[in-house]
Amino acid sequence: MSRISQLQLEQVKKCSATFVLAVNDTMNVINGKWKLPIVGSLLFGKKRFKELERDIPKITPRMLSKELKDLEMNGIVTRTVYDSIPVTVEYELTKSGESFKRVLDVMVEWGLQHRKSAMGNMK
Amino acid sequence: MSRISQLQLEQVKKCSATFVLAVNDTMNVINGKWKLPIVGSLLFGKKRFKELERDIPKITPRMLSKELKDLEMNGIVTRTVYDSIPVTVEYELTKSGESFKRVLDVMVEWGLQHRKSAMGNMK
DNA sequence: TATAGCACTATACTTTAGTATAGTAGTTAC
DNA sequence: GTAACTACTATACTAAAGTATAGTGCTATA
Repeated sequence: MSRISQLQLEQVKKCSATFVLAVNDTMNVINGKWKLPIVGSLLFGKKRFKELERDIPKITPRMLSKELKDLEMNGIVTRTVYDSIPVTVEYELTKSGESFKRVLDVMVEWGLQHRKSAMGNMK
Repeated sequence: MSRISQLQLEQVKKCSATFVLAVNDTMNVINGKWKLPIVGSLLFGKKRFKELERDIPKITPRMLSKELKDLEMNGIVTRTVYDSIPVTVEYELTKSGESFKRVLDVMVEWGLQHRKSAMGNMK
């Protein structure tokens, strides 16, 4: 009936399950309206809360705070509190966070190509 | 005051605006709960509506129909109606849609690496 | 004393996304 | 005639995501 054995099928299943997990992890960095702008801004260097707020138009402090917590939990961003007066807090990408640039790069690349070929199909 | 000229600043802005558009285009393929599963399934070859429904656990026909329309509009998927009896409809990835595999690949790659380094940080 | 800056939090609300359930219109098989 | 298959659509609902607005506790400056 089938060309592949039961064992092979199990292996394929395990493999694709791992892939799904990996893709989901990636999605956690980019889902929602504000995560990509935040990561994008932090790719230019560490920033304070207010700096990010000014960098990202229309974001509310509630959303910024929420998404930063999320990114911190997912190991994308670190939060450092300095006991200066008043306190300053710095947000910085982790190594994983920085390496996300590679993903962004292919997203840009694909997006540009897709735009080009979509234009081609309209003519 | 600043190290770069006004002209240079304008160029940077234009460039980053293009990048934002490109990334947004990419996001349109992957946002929501069901687009990635659909594209993922179609990467294994063209499928009929019911086949996709069976392939993707828990998806409702409403969502499948909606997301397929969305993907069609965005030039990721083509819809072909055959006037057999009863009608059969086939969904297939466009060239752009197929090339999206590259993006998925780096997403998997990054996700796997991120998982590894996150584990490392826990120990 | 008033105003402003920093780094948020709280509450209430609206909007968007997704679900549940049923139904349409055709054909084929029992 | 009734059940099942295909490819959906319609309506009503819930859940999740995001917004608006105000407020906290601190300090520094005018």
